[in-house]
Amino acid sequence: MEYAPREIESKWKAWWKAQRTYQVHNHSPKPKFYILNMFPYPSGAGLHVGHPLGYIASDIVARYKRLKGFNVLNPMGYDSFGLPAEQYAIQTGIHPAVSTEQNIERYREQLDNIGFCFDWNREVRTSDPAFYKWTQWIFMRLFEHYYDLDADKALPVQDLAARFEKNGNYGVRAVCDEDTPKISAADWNSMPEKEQQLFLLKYRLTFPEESYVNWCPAMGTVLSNDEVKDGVSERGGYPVERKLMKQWSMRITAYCDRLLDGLNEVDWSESIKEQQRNWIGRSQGASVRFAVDGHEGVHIEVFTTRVDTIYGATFMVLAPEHDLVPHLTTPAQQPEVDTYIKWTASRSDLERMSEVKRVTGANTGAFAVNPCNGQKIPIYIADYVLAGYGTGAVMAVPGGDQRDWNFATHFGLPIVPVLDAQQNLDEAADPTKAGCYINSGMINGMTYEAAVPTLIRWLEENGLGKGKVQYKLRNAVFSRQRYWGEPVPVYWKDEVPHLLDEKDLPLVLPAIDKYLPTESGEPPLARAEGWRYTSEQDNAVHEYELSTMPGWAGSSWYWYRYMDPHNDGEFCSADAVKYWKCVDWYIGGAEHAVGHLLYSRFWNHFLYDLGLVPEREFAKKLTNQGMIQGRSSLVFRAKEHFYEEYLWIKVLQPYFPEYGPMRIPANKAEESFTYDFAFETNDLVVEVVSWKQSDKIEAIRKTAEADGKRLLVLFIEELAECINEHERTAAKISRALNSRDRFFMTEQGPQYEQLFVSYNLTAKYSPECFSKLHVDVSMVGDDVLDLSRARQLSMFQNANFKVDPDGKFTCSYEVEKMSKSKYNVVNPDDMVAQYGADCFRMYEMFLGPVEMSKPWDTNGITGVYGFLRRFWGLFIGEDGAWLPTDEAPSATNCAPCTTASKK
RNA sequence: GCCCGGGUGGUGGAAUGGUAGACACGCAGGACUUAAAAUCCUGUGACCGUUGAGGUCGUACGGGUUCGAGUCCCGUCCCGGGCACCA
Repeated sequence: MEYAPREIESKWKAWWKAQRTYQVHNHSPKPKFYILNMFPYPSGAGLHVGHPLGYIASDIVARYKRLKGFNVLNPMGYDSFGLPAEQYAIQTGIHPAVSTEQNIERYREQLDNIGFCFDWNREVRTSDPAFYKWTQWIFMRLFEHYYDLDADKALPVQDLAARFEKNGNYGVRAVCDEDTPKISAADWNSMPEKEQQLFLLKYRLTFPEESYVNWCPAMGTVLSNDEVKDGVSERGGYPVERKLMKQWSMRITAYCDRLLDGLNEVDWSESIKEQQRNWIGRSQGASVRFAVDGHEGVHIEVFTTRVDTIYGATFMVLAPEHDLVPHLTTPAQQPEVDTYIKWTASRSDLERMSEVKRVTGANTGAFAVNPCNGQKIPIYIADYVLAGYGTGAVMAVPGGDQRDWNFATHFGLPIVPVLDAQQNLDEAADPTKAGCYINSGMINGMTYEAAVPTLIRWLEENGLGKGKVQYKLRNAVFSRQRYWGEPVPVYWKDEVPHLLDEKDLPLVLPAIDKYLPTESGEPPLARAEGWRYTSEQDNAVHEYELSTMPGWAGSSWYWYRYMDPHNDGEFCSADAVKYWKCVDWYIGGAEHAVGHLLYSRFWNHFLYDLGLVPEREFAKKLTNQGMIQGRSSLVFRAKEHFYEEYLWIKVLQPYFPEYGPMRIPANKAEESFTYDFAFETNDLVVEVVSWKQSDKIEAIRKTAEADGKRLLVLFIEELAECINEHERTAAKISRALNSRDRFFMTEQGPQYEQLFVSYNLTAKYSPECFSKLHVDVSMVGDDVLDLSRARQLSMFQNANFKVDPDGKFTCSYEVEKMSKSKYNVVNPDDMVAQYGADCFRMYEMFLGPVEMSKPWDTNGITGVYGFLRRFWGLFIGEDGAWLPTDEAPSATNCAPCTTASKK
């Protein structure tokens, strides 16, 4: 009996369903194993063969582990809030929930087709109120907590308030806003209730804050740092500008150290861990206060990672935006400084990035005093110092830092060596830490290891500075001015945010008439009529927060929901989480390296602090599956240049040797040459042009008349039509040569407008003869285009094809991202229909290591299909009988095996 | 510029420091067929040689360690990804 995958697979799928084979229970004597795929955003395009790669890999592991006696959790769900559904809603008016639901159905069908062992009973959707109720619940817990540095964990804000009441914030070591003042108990107790609440916001782990954000006007929303790449939005590539707005923010910076340390206990790829380390950007150094000469009580604070080089600081540089710049600038330098500030303000981020090497700056005329040796050093401003990083000021050590060196060289400032191991300081800075210090006062003769603690101790004792750790990571903006996201469970009363009563969760998205901002620029939720909160606290009606949560909110904790997906009383029961604990093996794309994976770790650490989850790190092992790239097929469309080359190679040279040498344009840009072709021994000139370009035809006709030349106009459309009939074209030229008429042009309108040339024939022509166009790969087999089907497409209407001698039209190919726009998408449904799910899955695994990116090639699947058929044939006879027996192998049927193994 | 990965036939890719190129695609030849498709068999790194012969060279390039290197070390080049006036 032939291998018939469709029958086999439908039989077993029905069996699994009837038997509930893959239903997973939370109570089992077996050891647990939790394998998880990053859940997909259900896009309208459906799945292509690249998407299921990770699912197939994890499905195999899940089945293997199950056979090995584990209770395996292998769930699937949808990250179903997102911008595309909202954009679609703006265009069509269809509620995002409706289109999302449809997309999910499609995804489900496609996933079912592949035969996964997901327990669909545990499916989650982030846009389901029953799910986002708990996203809101976690948000509320974040609001209610602050990060205590002594306990090194999150603690209730209530306790903090109690401490303020007794001692103010003097004894409190907690993560808070930079500008938080020191207050006494008396200060606190004398504050009105509102002031107290506003003060507490400086500590809460999520809080509204007026700050500069990445505002994307085209999308009408703010974006977080990881959603911005090179000054434009990662999705869509729209420009992003800095704008001051009141936004909810997540105090992820409180967890910097723990996020960094946690990386050491997880089995993730080094590159992902490194990316997270870079993103967190911890630098250990010291902050040092420099007095300003002649300004009593004014000092400039700098952060440096090389406090050991402080004696080599020969000048100081402030960011142009630095607060002190107006106060310090001397009258003489005022014009220069003003001009410079004006100039820097006019430059965009992109300009600044592209001109990194240019040294610019201005002297303020003021002097700072080096606290270690009392030396006066000039203060400059320059835009290589970033206002947003550190204190916006640096002590410049040109001997050790290349940017400082460039600046010093440009402005003729002194460069002083501080280590005897530094070399060639007249050519470049030398950042070495080797050798012993020279020119360095109290640390002369010391090594780096000894010098740093010595200096820091001295600075601390004299109140001039202290050891400090600084991070690049900023707090995460948590508000989006969009509709299709979780509403923030907050109402506003007297400009103070308050949490909803827990029993009012979930706060469900209200209906609105249009999915756009209001005329006054408020977020879409402002359109919801009568959407107000009645608080039981004061029996008054209040405005809700109008922004929604970002895409990463729901995905920052969803793996817990799978453990207990139907629980209405908790995000996940203590029992369930005690059993499943955490994800043993997480699989997903490397593009989530710093977004999802960092925010998730942050939330998990927080939930851990609250004792709600048992593990600090939620994913013990992480595998990043590689992309499956598309193999795009490209067809070559002839451009005008092609017809000229064609005419020369195929017609003029072979048919008119007696008229040579003819002139052809060596270079199209050569203005002196007027005509495409001109016969030397005849007054005929030939022009190749599209019949649509009547202006050009008229112009060339006038030129020819003035030159006394006779003109033959060949339409590229007529050449396209008779591209394989060189004689016909030759005859046309012949007639013109032998005639006395002054002007020749075909009267009849052309049938064809385009010519496509088989790839095999393009090598003879120069590359600029063609434009390459993507053609749908489903019409191409073995790089040969199915012409009868292709002619149906609009791109091939009125097109002629120049085919190979054997009548085939070949395409070239390129490996690139699989996407609709490149027409290279391969649908897993088609593969399953033709070869069966087993074959499809096996081929995906056969392509190469899961972590690697590799191109999809449908041709190759036949090899796996053949293997499966032969394998099936070994066990099932033609009549459907089971072939293997328990008999001992005889010599005859053993012989082939022996031969084979000898080979 | 810095930090991670990589570089092996026409292609995807195999090879605990021990016969490089498994397996598959593609290609070539053959069988079956009126023919094609499908299927099956054989061959397939390059070069030289050939009768049923063997040999030389080959894992980006240049060195090194080793009895032995695709694999380990040093340097160079190239490709992919990430970060980037981050003090």
